[in-house]
Amino acid sequence: MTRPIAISDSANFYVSAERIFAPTLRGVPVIVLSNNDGCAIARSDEAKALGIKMGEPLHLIRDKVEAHGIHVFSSNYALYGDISRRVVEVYEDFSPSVEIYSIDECFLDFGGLRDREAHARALRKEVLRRIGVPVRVGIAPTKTLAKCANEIAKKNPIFAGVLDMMDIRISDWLLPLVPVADIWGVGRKTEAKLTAIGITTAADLRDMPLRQARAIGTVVLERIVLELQGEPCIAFEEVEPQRKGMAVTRSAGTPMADFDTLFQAVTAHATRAAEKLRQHGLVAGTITVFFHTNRHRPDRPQYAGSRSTRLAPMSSDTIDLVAAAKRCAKAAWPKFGASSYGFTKAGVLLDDLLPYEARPLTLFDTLERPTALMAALDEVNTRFGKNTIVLVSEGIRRPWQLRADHRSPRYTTRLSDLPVVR
DNA sequence: TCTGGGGTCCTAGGACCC
DNA sequence: TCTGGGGTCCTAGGACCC
Repeated sequence: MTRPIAISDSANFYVSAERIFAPTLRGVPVIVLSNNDGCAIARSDEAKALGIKMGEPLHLIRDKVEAHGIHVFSSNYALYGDISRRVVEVYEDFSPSVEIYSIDECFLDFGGLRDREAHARALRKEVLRRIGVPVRVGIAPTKTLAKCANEIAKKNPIFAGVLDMMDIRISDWLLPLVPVADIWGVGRKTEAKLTAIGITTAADLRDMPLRQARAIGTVVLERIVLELQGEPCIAFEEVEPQRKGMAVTRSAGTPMADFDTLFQAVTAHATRAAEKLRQHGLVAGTITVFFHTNRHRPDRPQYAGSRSTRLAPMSSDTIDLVAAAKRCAKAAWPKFGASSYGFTKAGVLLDDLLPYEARPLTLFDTLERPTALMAALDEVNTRFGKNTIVLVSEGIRRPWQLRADHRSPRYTTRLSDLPVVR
């Protein structure tokens, strides 16, 4: 028999994380906003019941928020990241092999267990007891089927958060009830194509001819069909694969109208990107800078600029990256009429990443800036707080900085954010 | 008028995920 | 007035090579 794979995911993870520190918000509608307080990206069950959609802009649901007293949080990634790490620690007590799939989902090796369902229920109980967030578990011979089981458990309270679909009779019974759009890897476009030829459920898709699946959705869809049949095509990856690229992109709080302001934002993004590289022990070979106007306002003049350049030698040095980013930003800046544009988003992308030790050395390698400088910078900014030391080209006023009017305290990662009890 | 065949590598864009 | 951010994988087509 194929080895059982479980997927455990947290219900409305960001909302659940906020509720750990605000227990009075259990049972009441809560949403968490995207960066810049733009859209609702997590909703409690109560908020979903009020018709708040995933990704809905806050300014379109303001009335609803006020009428129903929906509690609103800005996103607090420092908190969610830390809670996520703690949840994974519990998972590791329940499985010899854990693959972190996203901030709120892990695949677990559930092989060799006498009673998988009891094990999953014990895991749920322990995560709730130690961390305080509810999770759901789906178990199946393949990742795609496990995701299906998880989805079914999510939608049907009768399963009480755990569904084991290792038995083929269970999936034969349940897959006809799963809409094709709910399958992992089937998005809007593929759903439309499948519906057009009468394939509307997971069971229909499972029974589709492989050749036809490939013709409609390339090998990606063909693999999904095989996975639904119980044949594993998507490997369990316990060790994190070497990542290929890295991005830091942000909307601006207020539109950026001149080069200096844009370059301040680009400096901040490149600085953050360099920090992330160093945290991961990587260097980058290519940097791209992009920026564009507000695409939701076609009535206004539109411009999108983007430029890439090689980093030679490959680097994770803030000063190198900012210098290269400046060249890109200048090259991409509009040649005329610049003052008529308001740039609302800018970003820095890094590609061709390699571990620092594996970077190709150049003839002039010994002339490179010593890494001690960046190490000192990181240490100061860790010990005394973000942005204690920045490049001056980042500016002081930061007019591009985004909004976060409803951010909760970083309870688990900032001592100074803890409430003082007298 | 006629003008090979087969391979690799790279990139841009599409689709999808959370 | 106000619409997120950070990833992955796949394919087609062009450039280039012999």
